[in-house]
Amino acid sequence: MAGRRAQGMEETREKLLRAARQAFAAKGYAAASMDDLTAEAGLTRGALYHNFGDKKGLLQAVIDRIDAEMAARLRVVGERAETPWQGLLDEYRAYIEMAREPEIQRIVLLDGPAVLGDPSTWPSQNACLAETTRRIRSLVADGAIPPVDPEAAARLLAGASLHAALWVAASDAPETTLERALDAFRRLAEGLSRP
Amino acid sequence: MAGRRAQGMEETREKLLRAARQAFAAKGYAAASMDDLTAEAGLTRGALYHNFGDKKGLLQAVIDRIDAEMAARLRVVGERAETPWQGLLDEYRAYIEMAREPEIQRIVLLDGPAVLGDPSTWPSQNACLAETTRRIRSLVADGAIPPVDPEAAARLLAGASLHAALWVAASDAPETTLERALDAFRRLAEGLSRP
DNA sequence: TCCCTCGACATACACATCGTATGTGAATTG
DNA sequence: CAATTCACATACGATGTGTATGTCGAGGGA
Repeated sequence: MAGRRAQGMEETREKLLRAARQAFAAKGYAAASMDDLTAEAGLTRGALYHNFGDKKGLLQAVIDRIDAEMAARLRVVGERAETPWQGLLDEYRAYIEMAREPEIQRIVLLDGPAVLGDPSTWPSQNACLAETTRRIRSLVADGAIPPVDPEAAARLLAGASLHAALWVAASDAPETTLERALDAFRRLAEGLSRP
Repeated sequence: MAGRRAQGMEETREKLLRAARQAFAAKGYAAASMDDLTAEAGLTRGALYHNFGDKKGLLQAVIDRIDAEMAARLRVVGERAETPWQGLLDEYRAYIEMAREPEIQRIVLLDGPAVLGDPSTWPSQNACLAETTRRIRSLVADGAIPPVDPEAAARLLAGASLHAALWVAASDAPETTLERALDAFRRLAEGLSRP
């Protein structure tokens, strides 16, 4: 009742995911050919359609993977901070810096929403967003900041971070621009910590 | 030295822009066929490639048009307010509400960045963003709010608004969600008005 | 007036790509 | 040991983009 090999299947999925991730990042979703990326993985489109359904399914799988990785990185950053509030700020700084990575920016932030629709409707439910929402909720619960809708705040801050990252990435002087963005971001975030 | 008719050219462009706008909004950029939308306008792809170069050029033209309309609407809203600060808040509220319109959301906010790259690199230079940047700059100049980098602030708030709009649009209870988003947005914006 | 060029648009073609339908060989099961 | 099933490959049809070429009407010079 099993296929050619027991662990071969998982390995095939991995190879396809790796190839797709690289192709999508390098050329963008639309310009990435499924023939090319499967060949790169030493397979054909047959394996791809069998494992992921269609091109959108593959993109979804790639995004789920990246999103999980991002959430894990954020969690580490947040827990390393001295205070919960500083943890939140650190997380967003990390988010902005991560969003500058071409792979994340191109696949998750640009092509993802265009192809799959708004992230809030994704099955992965944006692990990354869930992480920051959780953190804001606990800040409110601890009385560290005045009451605020955690999900709403997390979404808006995510949007601000994302745009900041795109701006920084497209800038001529990324370092300077990053500082400008982070300063402005702190100002906005402080709106949450005040009554 | 002119073509078939003197004003025919401009009219052709208009017809194509209208058809493209509708097709892009209804089906999304990728799924919109140039054969179909030109036929809808009573023309062929020949006219399209002659006037706009390629499919991306057409999208750019459509976005420029919509962006200009949005900026004009924002300006009206901002000028109607009692105080400059309230004008800014009103502008963003209007922005969030506009971004719920499927035409704007699909074309400008989702497909635009994916196809043309980050908006800050667009030739239209985002008239809409320029408008809010200008307004923040004048608030700072008047001493109404503490010094802040106007462009950075405008970009972050635009990102927050945009995400808020996507969230609201994808929500089951848009009215409720809109209020949650606007509340959170006010909290963030107030970060700018405090030292 | 006549002809020639030029520009706006239409038509025809070459090429790429996606999704599906079908084929194949190995491994499991009874 | 035969039959089934699963993982993947191959073959095919449909669609869509971009380009190369054709056409027709409108001025400008002789």
